[in-house]
Amino acid sequence: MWLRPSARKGRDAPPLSRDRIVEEAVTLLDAEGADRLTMRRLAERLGTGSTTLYWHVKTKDDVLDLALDMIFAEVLIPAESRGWRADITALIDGWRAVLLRHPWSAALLSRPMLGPNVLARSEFLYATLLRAGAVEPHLTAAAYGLSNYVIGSGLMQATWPTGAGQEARQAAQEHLRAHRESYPALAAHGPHVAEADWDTGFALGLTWLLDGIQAGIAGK
Amino acid sequence: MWLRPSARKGRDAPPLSRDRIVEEAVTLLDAEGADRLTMRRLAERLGTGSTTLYWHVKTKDDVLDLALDMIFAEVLIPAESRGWRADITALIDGWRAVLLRHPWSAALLSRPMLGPNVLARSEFLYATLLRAGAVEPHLTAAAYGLSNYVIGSGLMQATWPTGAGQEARQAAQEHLRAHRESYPALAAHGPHVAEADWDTGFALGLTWLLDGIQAGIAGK
DNA sequence: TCGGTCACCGGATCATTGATCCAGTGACCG
DNA sequence: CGGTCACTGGATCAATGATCCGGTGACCGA
Repeated sequence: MWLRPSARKGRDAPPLSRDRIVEEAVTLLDAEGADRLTMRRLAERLGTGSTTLYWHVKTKDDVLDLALDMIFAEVLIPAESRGWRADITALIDGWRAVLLRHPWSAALLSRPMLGPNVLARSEFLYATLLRAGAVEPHLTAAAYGLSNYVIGSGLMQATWPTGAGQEARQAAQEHLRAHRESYPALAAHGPHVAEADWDTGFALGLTWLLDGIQAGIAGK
Repeated sequence: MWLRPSARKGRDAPPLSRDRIVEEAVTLLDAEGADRLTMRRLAERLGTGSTTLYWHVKTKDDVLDLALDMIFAEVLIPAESRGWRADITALIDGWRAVLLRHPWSAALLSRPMLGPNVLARSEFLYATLLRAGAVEPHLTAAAYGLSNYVIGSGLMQATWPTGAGQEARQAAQEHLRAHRESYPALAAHGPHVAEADWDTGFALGLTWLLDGIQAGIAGK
């Protein structure tokens, strides 16, 4: 009784808020991946009981949605314009970097992304394309093409077991080599060969898309 | 005792095999979505105990991996060539159609796809590009660009609450309209406006990618 | 100063689910 | 005919998302 802790549980825990929960969720996701995130583990890290989290958040999915939106804040929106191609390239590159920095996000991409940060990036994309002179149907096609391309790339690369999943990666290569005669082209030129060139490949594809968009604008 | 069922449980159940399990898993996924798939429910549909499934399959994830690979068998690989652009277009369009026909697949795209059906399609893609004359780094960029583009598109469109999720879709539109002043370009030209033109947009983006690939081949 | 409200917290508990233990069971073989 | 072996499933376990309900203390108006 005399020694009853004056403040909260932890040493200096700031007073638990929705933001703090999401923040901790992101670091937990970064550290251990999507399937290791449970409400109990999250609560423990925050120095509270798992029940308490439900006061600030309705369901676990909410935490995931919020975490997903939070990392999109890291994608910085070009302040001053250097031309639409440069602006869009910067945005898309930043977007991709975030997806790769938080590989768990790939698994969450299948839920509707309507958070403010995501919307702000989409807004910038649309606005830039409009300013560049894009009109329908090229406008929508451009916006979607670019988004889909980044998302697909991020998903693909985050999925592919590089770095961390050494044994899984080994297994995959082994798998391909074992079926070499079934997939000759794949075995000879597949992802495991030119493995480090994700960046080059991504940049090339992006160029193609931008060229197509530019041609569409000019030709209109 | 006298009336002991001669065959198995159900009327005419064929003798439960891994294939039958996966097949039923796909129809269950099609009918109710990814989160309604549990081993118990799956077993019940098959007229067996849930335990039995584990004799044919190691984990639930195996079922998901197998189901994902199974639907890729629906993507038909062009038998005789009509030129590399046409061939690739056919493959990619088929691929996209499958992703949209089985929306649950979007959520599973984040796991490594190494099943035979997936690999066979990748093989065809690489082989076609090689035959068209693509060389590195354009080869990898092309293969990845195309794959990423379909995957992203499928994910995006399957995610976006169309048709089925009426209320969710309404909510999303409402959400955008409510923040109209924050996202002017998005509100004016966003996805909810030109909503039906997924196909056109997809085709346009695909054209851009193919044009870029073609230019890369020619210029080499 | 006092009583009460209310934002916030958490132990106990429930239902669901993936997975395993172990005891069958019957077809087939030598 | 005895035994092996592919196959089945009831009971059970541990983990997890979520809820019930009883605290607790800061603050506020009287």
